[in-house]
Amino acid sequence: MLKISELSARTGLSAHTLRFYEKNGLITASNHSEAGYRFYTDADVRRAEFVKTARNSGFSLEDIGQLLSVRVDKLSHSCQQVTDITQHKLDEVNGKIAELQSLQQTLTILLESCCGGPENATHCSIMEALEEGEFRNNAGRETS
Amino acid sequence: MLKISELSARTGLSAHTLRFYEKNGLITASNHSEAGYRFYTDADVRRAEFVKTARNSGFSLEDIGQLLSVRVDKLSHSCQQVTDITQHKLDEVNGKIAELQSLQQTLTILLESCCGGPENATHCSIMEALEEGEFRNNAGRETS
DNA sequence: GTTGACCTTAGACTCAACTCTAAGGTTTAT
DNA sequence: ATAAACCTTAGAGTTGAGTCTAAGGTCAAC
Repeated sequence: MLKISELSARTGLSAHTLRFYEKNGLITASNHSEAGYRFYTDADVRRAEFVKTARNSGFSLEDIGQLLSVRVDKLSHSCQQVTDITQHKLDEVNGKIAELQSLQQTLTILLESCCGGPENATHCSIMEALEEGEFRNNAGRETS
Repeated sequence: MLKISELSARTGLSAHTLRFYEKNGLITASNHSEAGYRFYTDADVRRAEFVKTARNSGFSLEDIGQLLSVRVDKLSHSCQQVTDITQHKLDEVNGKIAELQSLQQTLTILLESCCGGPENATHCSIMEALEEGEFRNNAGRETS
């Protein structure tokens, strides 16, 4: 049975974050002292560690909530449900990477066009390019 | 002289956004009607378009503020100042891409390990991997 | 028997870039 | 002269994932 600060030390999640996760239904303390102190069982610790791993794998707290409901009742959930969540997250990540790569290209082109020297910016080609607005890549903007 | 809705139509930025940008010092209407309606000159329009292009190039509103101060007084600013802003943004983008690629790899490995079928999740290898927590990539978390 | 470290709660604040609302004033077309 | 379409402001709400504060209760050690 661990107190919240001990679980915090074990998981690297702050006590604040642990309470926040509790408020969001992700973790609970199975036991409480008379005064209301949280006491975490081994199972609680494993659940908290699962949450942390999932978070580090890029899942949102909402995703993690779904993964946890699979976790507590594996018999009623299929592998497909799990891969759906994972695939959806991967699609999201791939989309963001594509956006950022387009941005990366834009910025690289801008940087390559400019001397970067100490001369004044009267003829700076980055400024000119932004002034023209011709190379629009619309990165980061939802187009749908 | 354009009214705000007309500038909105020209730039694709909503009137709300244009007012918001004004509040943040990015754009202004050079003229106003007696009743206080904003009227934008050609120079205002060019400035708004500059802002839009910069935003589409991934610059934050704060970055754009800096770019605009170069823009209004190019003689007192150097190309280097402009490339510094741009390089800084590129570094940021590269960092995010690296994070996301690490995430992408994690998710891909997870997906490859699981059958994704209709069988129940009792032996789902994604769930097992999250349970183990061994493959930690800590994507998206500041480590510094 | 008190100091200091810990715990509790509810709720406000942070970041960025909007987005929207309320409540009202103006302009234009009929 | 009145309705529709536009404009104004101040300020609140959104998103996600925390982070922090205030005000107080509890526990262990000395």
